[in-house]
Amino acid sequence: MSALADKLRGLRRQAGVLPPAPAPVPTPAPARQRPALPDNIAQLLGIRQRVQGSPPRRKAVVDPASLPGVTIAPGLQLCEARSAWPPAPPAFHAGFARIDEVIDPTRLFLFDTETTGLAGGTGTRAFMIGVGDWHEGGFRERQLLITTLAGEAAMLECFATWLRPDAVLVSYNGKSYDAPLLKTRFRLQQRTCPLEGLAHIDLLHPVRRRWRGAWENCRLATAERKLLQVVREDDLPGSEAPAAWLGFLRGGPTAPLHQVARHNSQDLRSLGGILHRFAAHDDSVMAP
DNA sequence: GTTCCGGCGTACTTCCACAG
DNA sequence: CTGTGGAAGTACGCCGGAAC
Repeated sequence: MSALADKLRGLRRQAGVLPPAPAPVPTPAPARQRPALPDNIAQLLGIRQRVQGSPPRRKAVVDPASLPGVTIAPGLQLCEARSAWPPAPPAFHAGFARIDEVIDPTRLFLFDTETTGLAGGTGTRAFMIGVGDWHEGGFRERQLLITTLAGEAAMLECFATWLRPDAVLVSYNGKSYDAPLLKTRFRLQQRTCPLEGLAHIDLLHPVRRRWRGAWENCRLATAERKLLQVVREDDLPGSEAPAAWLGFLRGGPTAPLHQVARHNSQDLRSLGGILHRFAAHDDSVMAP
């Protein structure tokens, strides 16, 4: 037993865990005092703990006017915009997406998320959901951005109210990425996912079927450049979006959030443009 | 009648590309 | 880095026709 105990003590020392008190001395515990964390755990949580002796960290004050959009709930911003481009597609048969149905454009619900990473699973969350549709003669974009972790529930709630029961989802790789991610977030909020059971046009696959081999790859950025002649200027690469938001959460500037919003907005409009090309069935353009 | 072979459809597996 | 859809490849069963 002693050898095992010694080994355990050694392992604890290596891990930096303080040995437990040698004997349970029955001293009256100070009222409601939080137990001290082992050093290594405290280090891991350092981001949330104040360095001893340092002045109390002041809560970062964010000027709401510096954030994108308007505040519609605690920790939740809404940005709305309208544009003439992309034009609304005509009613079209969605055979190109292997959906044997004629789709009325008013049912189309384009969406794209910005997330904290690509790792997937429950650790990744969407901090922005962008939605596009054709409404009252123009292309409408609505973006939900959470500015606190607690804002997520309100964001999902709001997003769910936007979905018509007959909506046809449109995304780029959304069947594999955005939709499962949102489903997980809804599940964690103990809510039924409103995306469940809806038709879904994932444009990645029609694009691949048509231009695989002809283009260097079939990423959205490539598709928008080849098909729509979109050249992004001052665009924040998608891979930098997580850092932009996490940086803001840690008290960083709000400017990168505007860049993320612009990036997401361009994704939505490109999605609309590519969909229009497929829906309009312009063979001269669709040819490789 | 039996065997062999090719064509076809289905089921399954593997691999790749894409999302921030 | 992860999860997913879909393309591509492979295996298998079934069927019909030809050859013996």
